[in-house]
Amino acid sequence: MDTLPGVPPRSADPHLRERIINTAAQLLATEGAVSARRLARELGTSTMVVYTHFGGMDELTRQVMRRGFDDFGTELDRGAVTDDAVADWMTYLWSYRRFALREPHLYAVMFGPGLAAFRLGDPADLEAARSTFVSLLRRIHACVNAGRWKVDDVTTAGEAVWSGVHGHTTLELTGFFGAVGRDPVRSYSEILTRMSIGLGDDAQATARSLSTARRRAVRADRAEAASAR
Amino acid sequence: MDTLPGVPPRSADPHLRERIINTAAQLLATEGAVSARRLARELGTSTMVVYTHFGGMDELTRQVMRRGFDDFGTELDRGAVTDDAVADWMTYLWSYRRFALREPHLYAVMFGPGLAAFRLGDPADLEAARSTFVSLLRRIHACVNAGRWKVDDVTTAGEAVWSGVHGHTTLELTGFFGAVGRDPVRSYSEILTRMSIGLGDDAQATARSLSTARRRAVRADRAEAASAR
DNA sequence: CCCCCTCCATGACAGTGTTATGCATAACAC
DNA sequence: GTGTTATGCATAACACTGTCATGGAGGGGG
Repeated sequence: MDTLPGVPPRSADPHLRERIINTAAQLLATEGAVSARRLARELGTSTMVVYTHFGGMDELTRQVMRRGFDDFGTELDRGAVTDDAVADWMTYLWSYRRFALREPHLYAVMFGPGLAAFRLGDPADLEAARSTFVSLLRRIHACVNAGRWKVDDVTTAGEAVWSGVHGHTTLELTGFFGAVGRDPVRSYSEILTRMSIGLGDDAQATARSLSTARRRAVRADRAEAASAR
Repeated sequence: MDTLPGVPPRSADPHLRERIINTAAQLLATEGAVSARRLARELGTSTMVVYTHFGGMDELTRQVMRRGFDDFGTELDRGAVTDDAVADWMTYLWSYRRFALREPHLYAVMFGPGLAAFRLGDPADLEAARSTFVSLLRRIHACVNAGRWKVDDVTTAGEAVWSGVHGHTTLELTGFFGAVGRDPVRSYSEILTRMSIGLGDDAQATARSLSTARRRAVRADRAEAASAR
């Protein structure tokens, strides 16, 4: 903690900046909160490093968010593109939920008050957040191209879809479904189903795609649980 | 601020408890946050009153939430019941959005981390929150009874609807739509439309109901703006 | 009258983000 | 090698938060 006099006080670690972000992200994930003092204690430094490198906790939080959006985007884009565009779209959204459940605090920061902070942030940060939305729009476009959906404005449809999955996710993260003894998977399936039908798909075709996507999601859940072990 | 010696220190105001809740709700609405010291300054008391009457800020916040849910429920139930059940359902959800936009901080507390606090709270508080949800289920039931929708599990459908409107509301409250230059009304209309169709309604009938509900919503918005003046 | 008991003000403690000060080292100039 | 500048970080403080131990002042019951 306190360096003895004469001991060189840690000469300008060039990776300190990265270490701060990593440690902050880890503290957010494991403890659900990150304070300047807790962070300094973990790093073995003083709280001053946050201010020389980031100017304050807000900017550091935004850097953690930025990294979160990058990871979120790459994880969502891992889903394969098959001949069942609606199933691919559903798989994408099951991955969305999986990420949020695995990183609840990060998700809360990313899509909570943080979104407002992004509004004032530099365009690069805004772009990081929007790229995941654009990725969703691509999946929707595929459903339209496949003739399953009839959508005039893809962006508006994307906003509606996003509202649905985001709303469900925040409710599930607060423990709502557990509190009232309801099944979140069933509720989430209902959103996907009604949305797909509402966007023009046939009810039976949607049901088949849901089965396909659900199978993939269960497999991905198992893979994640196995890798966590 | 500081009472002179000899002045009776305000003998056991029986309405103090109510005043605390009222002032806390007002501070939340006007300043977006309520701290014990800010509250005490506003009341002309010390911070101790919060602890003798509520045991802490958490319980006080829950009381404000409870009142919020009550107001929310009565306001939502003001919507008339006509022969167009889908339009009534949409009107209900336009009222939902209107309340959230008028009381953004209260909404954030009610449906943010507060929902988790309700899980551990007494059943009376949980009931206050659920009663607004039950009110939504009634509207859905009316659509089914009118033959517009085909729903096997009304509760699951209600969860899906709630996820959609709640997700949109939280996104709109963070300023997302304004930041990216999109129209929140159009996005909200899309959610209502796709959901209604997805639940079994005819596309044209849904469009007509949306027009009806939107007309009512605009009128209600004007009435609110007029009463605020 | 006296005692008790409830209510609340005072002041303190631990926590938060933030910042002015100062010092030790690194980098640079000659 | 020496002198100078600049950078990075520790120290300690300020203002703020929720919380609570202490104590006093007043009302109600015996």
